[in-house]
Amino acid sequence: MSASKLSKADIVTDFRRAQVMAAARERFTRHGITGTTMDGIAQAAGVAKGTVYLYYKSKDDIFRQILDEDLAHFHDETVPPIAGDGDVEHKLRAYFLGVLGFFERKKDFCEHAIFEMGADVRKKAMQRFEVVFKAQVQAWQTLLESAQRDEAIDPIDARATAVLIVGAASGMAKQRLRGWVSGPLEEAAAQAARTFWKGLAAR
Amino acid sequence: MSASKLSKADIVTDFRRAQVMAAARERFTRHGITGTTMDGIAQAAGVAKGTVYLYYKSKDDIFRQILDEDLAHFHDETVPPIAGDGDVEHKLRAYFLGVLGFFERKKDFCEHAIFEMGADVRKKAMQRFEVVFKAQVQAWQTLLESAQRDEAIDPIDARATAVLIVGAASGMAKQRLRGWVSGPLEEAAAQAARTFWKGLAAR
Amino acid sequence: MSASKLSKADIVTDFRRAQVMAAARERFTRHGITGTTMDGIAQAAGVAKGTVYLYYKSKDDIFRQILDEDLAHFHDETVPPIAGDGDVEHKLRAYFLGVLGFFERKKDFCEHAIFEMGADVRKKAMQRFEVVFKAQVQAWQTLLESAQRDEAIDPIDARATAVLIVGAASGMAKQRLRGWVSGPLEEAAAQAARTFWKGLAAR
Amino acid sequence: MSASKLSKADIVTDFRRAQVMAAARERFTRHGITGTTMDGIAQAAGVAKGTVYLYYKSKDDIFRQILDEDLAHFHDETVPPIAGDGDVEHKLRAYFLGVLGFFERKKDFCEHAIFEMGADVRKKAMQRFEVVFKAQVQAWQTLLESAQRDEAIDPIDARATAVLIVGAASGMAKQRLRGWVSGPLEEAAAQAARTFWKGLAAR
DNA sequence: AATGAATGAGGATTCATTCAT
DNA sequence: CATGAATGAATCCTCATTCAT
Repeated sequence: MSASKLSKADIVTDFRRAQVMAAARERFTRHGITGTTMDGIAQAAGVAKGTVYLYYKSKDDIFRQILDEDLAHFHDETVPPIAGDGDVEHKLRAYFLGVLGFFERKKDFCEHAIFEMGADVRKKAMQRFEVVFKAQVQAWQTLLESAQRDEAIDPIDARATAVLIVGAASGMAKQRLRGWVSGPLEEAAAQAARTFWKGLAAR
Repeated sequence: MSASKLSKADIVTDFRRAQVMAAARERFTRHGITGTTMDGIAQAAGVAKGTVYLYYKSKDDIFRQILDEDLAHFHDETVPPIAGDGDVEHKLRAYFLGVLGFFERKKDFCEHAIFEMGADVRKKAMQRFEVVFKAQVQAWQTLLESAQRDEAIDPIDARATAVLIVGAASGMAKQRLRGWVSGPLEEAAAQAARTFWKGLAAR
Repeated sequence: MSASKLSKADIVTDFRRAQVMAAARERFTRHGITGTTMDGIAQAAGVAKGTVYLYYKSKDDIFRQILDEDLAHFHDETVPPIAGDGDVEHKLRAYFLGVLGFFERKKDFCEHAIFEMGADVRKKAMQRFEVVFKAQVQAWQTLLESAQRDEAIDPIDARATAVLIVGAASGMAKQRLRGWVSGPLEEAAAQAARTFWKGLAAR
Repeated sequence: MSASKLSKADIVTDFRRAQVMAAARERFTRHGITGTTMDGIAQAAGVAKGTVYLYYKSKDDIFRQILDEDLAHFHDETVPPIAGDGDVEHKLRAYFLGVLGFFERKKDFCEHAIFEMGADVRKKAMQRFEVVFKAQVQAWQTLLESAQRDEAIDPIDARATAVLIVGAASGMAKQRLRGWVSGPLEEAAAQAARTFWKGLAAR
């Protein structure tokens, strides 16, 4: 009952917020941050300009919230798999799949998200992005060190290799984002995992 | 003679163009595309705003020309080494070094350069970028196919692997660009080359 | 009976009106006319924005009614004493006390009230203010003329002197309003009355 | 010659600044601060909106500069006369004339100037106004104390009387500003001076 | 060629007012 | 009666581009 108390007002509110956010995501995606106007967002959301401000403080606020939401997903889809169970090659594949899949879905938004915006805003956004990337690197480093102790892989610079893996994943994702490369995600991930695994595995 | 006839005027012209371009590059780098104003460029170049328009049609024009110039360098520093002489591991190292080095130098500019700008402008810019990346991919694919024929490397999907290599290079470059990773370029390139080589080489 | 029939509804209505007016007065006082928002008033009154519009037609309407109320008080506290019984010096003191006291109480509100607002609104507001000031001037003029006939004071331009007195009172009030001057009201009033009386009294 | 170096550019600049300031003064006067739009100022000045911003940073900036200019004049026209040569009655007349004359000329602008604007801006503006008023009060206080020592005037509270004089002057000015009172300035000043002088002078 | 004053379209944000519930 | 979500006109300010000197 107390739950239903929220319903009428809050459901509408949640709906509007989502509606505006979706519209904003679409506009940011198509036109970039600077190229997106509040008018455009409002229009895309099918509400008046003022209405957008009922749900978000500013254009930056909208942007930040979209970014936060997406980054949380990005983290959850890419970091846990590294630390989970299974052999390294599997994890490599799962990881590549996670990264490629994420960008595949968020596609163009991230493109702008990551790079556009005033130096100040970007700095903060980048810091949040960095957190996720560093988490990935750290997870790989830990795994690689452990695998070395088990002699599952040859002695290597675990840190540098972790960076290489994470870099490769995001680099591939970018290429796909741009549409420069196509083909099934799974194959790309499997291929990358295979090559890396062979490059790492103890003979 | 007719060449020298141009000199006085043309030398000044070339000088001004370079002067403005350098200033613009610096501003784009520090403030991003949107954040850069024609006033800022003019000021940094030490000329009047109107003067900038004597040499470039518009802000976008400046940007495009900087991009073109840089992309030409990018191509020249990364594609020929792949096709040149030497064994694959050497080429891998040379290639990684080329990519990382390029972004190291152009650093922040590329950051904005590549990603900021209206969808329209970006589309064109991206197409130009794509050309270079595809040239890299193509060069690698050709090399890998040749190496497979020579049985220097295991049978693989040459195309997918080429993409992987190019993606890895640009991914690593991005990480360094962001400052998330540091250390000498040479080591990073060598490490990546080693891992890839081991992942590719015939047993 | 018909009167009591109204009561339930009307008491609530009166209560709401007063509640909103009090809140509005507080906001106008603290933030000025322009700086006061209907949201702010509603919030301060503890009602919804729409409710405010049930009792007042517009922001200006609220303002005008507050002003009217205050001006009525201003009139009642300053004009009757001039015409009442007693000698001129006493009346001077009473008058100064009335003016200073009024502004002391309404303090900041008047500050905005009197001066902020679009030329149109102000014109009307000023006209109402003018009525009170003119009543004060008129009362003084009448008194001074009568006193001259009684030879209680020297021959003077009664009109000009009335203006002088009223001007002095409001000028002093303004200084106190601004906090540029402090000290007990009574002393200030007495001092002013003394000086004026000496300036007027027949030798 | 170095002076003429300024001429072309600087004279135009000065002209524009003055042109814009005059237009702004006119708009502020007629519509109040809030009621004045940059569009309106630009239009009144006969220039484009952007041009206004070439000469003033913001609407507040324009306002502040007008205020500063006027306050400087206000000070210069009212304070020195008090401290100058001559007897007290003459000074009273000169002072009243100065105050009334100033407001007569600046008329409505001051009306808004003094009272409208966000609490924050007003605070600062008021402080500047306060400085002038306090200078006037101080000058009168000094003069009155000196006159008492000379036994030219009866013993009084010099401070309170100074406040009374300054208050009377500004109060009268306000009444005239509002158009509630008319007639020649000189007479009003003379009348006020006479009354005050009689109220102060030693018998 | 060089200048920089002038322009004005464009965009973010605020807030009085309305109206469906 | 009461509500508060929705509206959109209104406003300040920026900056790419033009053009007279």
